Amino acid sequence: MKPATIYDVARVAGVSHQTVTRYLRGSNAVRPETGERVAAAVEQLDYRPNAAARLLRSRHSNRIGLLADRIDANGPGSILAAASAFAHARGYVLDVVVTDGTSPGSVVSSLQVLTEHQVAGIVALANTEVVVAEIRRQQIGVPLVVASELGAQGDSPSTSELAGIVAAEHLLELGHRRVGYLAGPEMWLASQGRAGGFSREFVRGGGEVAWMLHGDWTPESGYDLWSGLDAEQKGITAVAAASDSMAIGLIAAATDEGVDVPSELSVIGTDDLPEVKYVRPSLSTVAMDFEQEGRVLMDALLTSIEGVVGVPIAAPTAPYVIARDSTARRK
Amino acid sequence: MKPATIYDVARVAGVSHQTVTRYLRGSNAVRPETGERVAAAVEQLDYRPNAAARLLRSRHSNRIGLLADRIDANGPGSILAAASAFAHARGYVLDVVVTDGTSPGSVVSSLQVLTEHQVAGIVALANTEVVVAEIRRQQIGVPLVVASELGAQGDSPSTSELAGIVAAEHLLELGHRRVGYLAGPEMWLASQGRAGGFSREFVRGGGEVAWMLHGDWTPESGYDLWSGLDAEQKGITAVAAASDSMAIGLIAAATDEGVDVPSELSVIGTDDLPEVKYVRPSLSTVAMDFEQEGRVLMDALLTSIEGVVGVPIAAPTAPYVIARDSTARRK
DNA sequence: TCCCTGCATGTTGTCGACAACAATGTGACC
DNA sequence: GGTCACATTGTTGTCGACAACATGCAGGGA
Repeated sequence: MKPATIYDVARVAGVSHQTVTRYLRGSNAVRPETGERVAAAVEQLDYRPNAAARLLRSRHSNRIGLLADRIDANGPGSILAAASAFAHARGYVLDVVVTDGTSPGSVVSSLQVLTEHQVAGIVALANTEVVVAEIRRQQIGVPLVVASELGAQGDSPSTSELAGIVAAEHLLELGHRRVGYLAGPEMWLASQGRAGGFSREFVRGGGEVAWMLHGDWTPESGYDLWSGLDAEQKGITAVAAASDSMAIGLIAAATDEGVDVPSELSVIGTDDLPEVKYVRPSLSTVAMDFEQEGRVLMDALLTSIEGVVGVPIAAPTAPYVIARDSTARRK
Repeated sequence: MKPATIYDVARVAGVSHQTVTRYLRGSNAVRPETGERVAAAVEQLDYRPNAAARLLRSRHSNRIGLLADRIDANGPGSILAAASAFAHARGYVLDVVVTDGTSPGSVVSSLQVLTEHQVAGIVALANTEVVVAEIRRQQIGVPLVVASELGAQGDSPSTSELAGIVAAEHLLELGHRRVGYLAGPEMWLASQGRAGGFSREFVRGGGEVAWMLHGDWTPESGYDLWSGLDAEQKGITAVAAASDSMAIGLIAAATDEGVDVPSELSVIGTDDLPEVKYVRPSLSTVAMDFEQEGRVLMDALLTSIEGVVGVPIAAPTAPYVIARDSTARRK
């Protein structure tokens, strides 16, 4: 029971195979009644074009490679979901390859796999500078969009930086002047962006970042980092964390020591995980629209593949603060 | 700068293109010195096989279709990440299509896209019975593995059921006899499994499930459902929830009403989100190994594609209870 | 010496689609 | 009526790999 080909369709419809192609691609002229005969044959045979044959001849693939590590995390997962839906709507399929983000060799082999599969373009959700550099070094010959670099054109700050900036504004407004910053891993671009945006803005607003420490996004790291601080370091009035997870861990550590949040210590996270509204105290946080980010990424890539500007997609919405109970005015 | 083909390699190596193929496929005899010449040519030209041409002729693709909705959620995300890594290690690439799980039409079109792309097999992370039925109805002609059905062969309970069962055991051990159950959406298979496993086991152990209500996995739904209970319904001593998110929402609602967790109400969740160890009270929960689930899925599919039994993968680890502070012995 | 066998390698055909070019028919216009 | 332009349809070639068949050459046995 082999699938039908255009030749089968042509035979049933009583036309040449080329007429079938013309009808299917919709471009060149086919007489309406001829078209109807072809349509009937397609229907009858349940014809589906063979993507491999089409690709071999025309070299136009409709597959997009997506390179990522850690798609199980909140942000990347949402981005992926949105990107896939967007690609699907435009007739593309996503080839997802999850790399071991720590080894450049893994990135190289993943890129090779994707190019062998003739992807029309590649979206890289690269988390670290090393990976980005490795990707750039490869000559892949197809359009490439790197997530972390998007939106950072020219002088305008990236989404990550904006996330840091609004967190700083929030703490400044509440009167905090001496704070700590709990960053993500040093190598992560998102982490660098948020940390950089925060400290620049906080200092610009007249505050002092007493310390900046790097966790690994997990609540464990937030807990341990707070526990390891000395008395002087704990003498701040607020902490901003680069992820809600770390913020929750830090709050747990502080609470375990008898430090009250928010009366003695304000804490703001980043990500707006669905749960953090319901933990107690509910967590103030910086929300971002990851799905929009995914759509923007795909739109940028498809535009560069197809060479035409499609229906323009709105720019990524700016991150914004959701003030809840874990941050309070400095006493 | 077109990529090299086997003909280019053959010319450089001074052999016929067929010899190149033979060397590359490694099967038929090629004299060692001939092989070396070919290898050198491959290296020099940076030759990469054209997957489309290979597929067109041989009909053996090394792409796996993955159909999913809601990959941004915790479980599916982890499953996807592990499945992708596993597939990659075995030389396959994952084509990911995210469907709108609520509409059968979307499922049909997604399946069509995948079959057009000549995937060698399909993994479906289908959440609802409707979607599973729709998938089964399609004649796709390639091996298919549906996540929710895995491990439920014969009499042995599925992973979802086991998750419900161990939660029931935990509450029974703590002396609870009259409890509520906060299930996921009625249509979700994982939800049905967990709920069914829980109530069967709890009743079998001499307890009574006073009510069973359906949320939508979100903390909001947990909060709202508890708030909407009448006094009699609140007269239970424990609640089991089908997700940690709903459990957290429910705890927030109870706490807001002045009900103390765990002294007046024990709550156990499901999933073991990384954060729930650090919320206060820390959440007792049922942990599952989603990544192993992803590996098992891929292994099952690849086995059925390749027809041979590979290195056997351990069965999914059974879900187990992590007892923390949100559950206590019944007073 | 001759023929047969088996190994190593070369030649031609094929997968299914699209591209380029060729051929037919129709009506308009002179 | 003849010519031309255009609309419509058909024929042949091509993409890059693998498959099937064909060839050449060496060694072994008669």
